Amino acid sequence: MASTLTNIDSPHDAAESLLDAAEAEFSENGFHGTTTRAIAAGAGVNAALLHYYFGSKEQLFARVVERRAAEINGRRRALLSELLAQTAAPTLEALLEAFLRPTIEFGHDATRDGQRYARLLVHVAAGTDERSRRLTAQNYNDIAQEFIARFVDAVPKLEQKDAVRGYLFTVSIALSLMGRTGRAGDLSDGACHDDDVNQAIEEAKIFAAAGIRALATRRKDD
Amino acid sequence: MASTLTNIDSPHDAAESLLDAAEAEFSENGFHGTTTRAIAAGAGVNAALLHYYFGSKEQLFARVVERRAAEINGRRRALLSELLAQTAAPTLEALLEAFLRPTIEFGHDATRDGQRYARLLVHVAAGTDERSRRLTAQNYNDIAQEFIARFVDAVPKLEQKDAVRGYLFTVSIALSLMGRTGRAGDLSDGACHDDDVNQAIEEAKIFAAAGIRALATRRKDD
DNA sequence: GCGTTAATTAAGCGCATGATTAATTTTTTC
DNA sequence: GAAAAAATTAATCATGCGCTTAATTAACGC
Repeated sequence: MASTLTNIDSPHDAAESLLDAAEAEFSENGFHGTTTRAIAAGAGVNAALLHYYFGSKEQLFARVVERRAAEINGRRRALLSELLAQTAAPTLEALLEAFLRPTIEFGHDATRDGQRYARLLVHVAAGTDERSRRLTAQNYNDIAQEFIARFVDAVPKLEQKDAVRGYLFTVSIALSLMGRTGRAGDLSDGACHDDDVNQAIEEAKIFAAAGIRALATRRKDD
Repeated sequence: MASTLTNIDSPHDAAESLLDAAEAEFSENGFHGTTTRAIAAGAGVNAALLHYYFGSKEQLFARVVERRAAEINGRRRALLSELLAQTAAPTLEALLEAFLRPTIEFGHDATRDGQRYARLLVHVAAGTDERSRRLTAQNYNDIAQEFIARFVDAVPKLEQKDAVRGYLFTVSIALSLMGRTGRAGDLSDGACHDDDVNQAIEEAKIFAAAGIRALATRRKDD
């Protein structure tokens, strides 16, 4: 039985099936809560192939994170390039749009993949353990520096350290939208929810832009 | 079966040692990454006592979270009461102070294992898994509703759903400060760090207050 | 076709896991 | 001070873990 259910047309080989299944499992149960056997079963693949292709559970996890980070950051850079082609001095709102839309939009993707990526990202970006910190730095420090520099250019009186703080706050509110745990609905009897992508992005932009500007204009005499 | 009569007023050394050791282990490695044996070893106690006192690893985890949540939310309510005794209509900044200071301050307190509590809180409050969502709702929904109601009172034109969103964003930026992963220092060559408690609280207040006010005053005709 | 390599498989190794048991020590109670 | 209850112990269970191995099958260059 060469191929059971996987169509031969799509380049969905064992390694990619493992990546997909790993993303699903890791995003639901975290690194330690996920077993290599569950990943292999989810991929419909022999358990030994996981180590054959990726060496270890640890390396597979890193690959899963890298794959999506490259995709998202690529889209961020594309939007940023478009923006800079239009105007040499984009507004803070436009920068936040380019930064936030790829993640939040992808996280709200109707296909189950979006939700999986979103929760995996929350797991890694919010995690305080050594592995999460390492992967976050490796995959997101460059893009962070690019946008932080643009924030400084776009907002008068915004110092570097305030731009860093504002960036980190912005990331954290984006993560809170991407988790989609239903807590907003719980706290508002359904009046506030996370279903509308554009509204979510808009709210994050409004909040983050006002916050960053406030960091720039606060009194500096303390 | 489970210790029905073991009321916790008596100085149960072993039980409390287990709670402390569990907090340390869980905060460092998460639920799945922590072993009951490591907890028992950290507490200097026989491994079977964990199940004797708490029934299961799961219930112990819940107790660890509850213990600190009760402490923090108690301090929040005390500060809120003080505030309301002074003025019937406190400002948003004053409300944010009462809400943020207990957590952020406790998270920065090295002498009381604040770092451990902080990371445990990040783990639970940012987690998207079912256990994290359940514990967050159980331990923080009441305090959330109390402050959300005050936000609505304090900010003109702030609708309930925007207050909920603003509250959740505020929590997320507080969590990003509490994790203390050192990322701020990495991104700024040390210029931006998480060491100064009062500065951290101030930055969170400035950012959150501006963000919430911006949510209230945005055009509602879209 | 053959030889070589890559891909895949079933089986299992060594060990750690959460939890349980039954026996023993300590504490409480009267 | 003995009986009862609570606390603590060592030993162990059944299971699942990440990972490895050795053998088998499929793919490819020539």
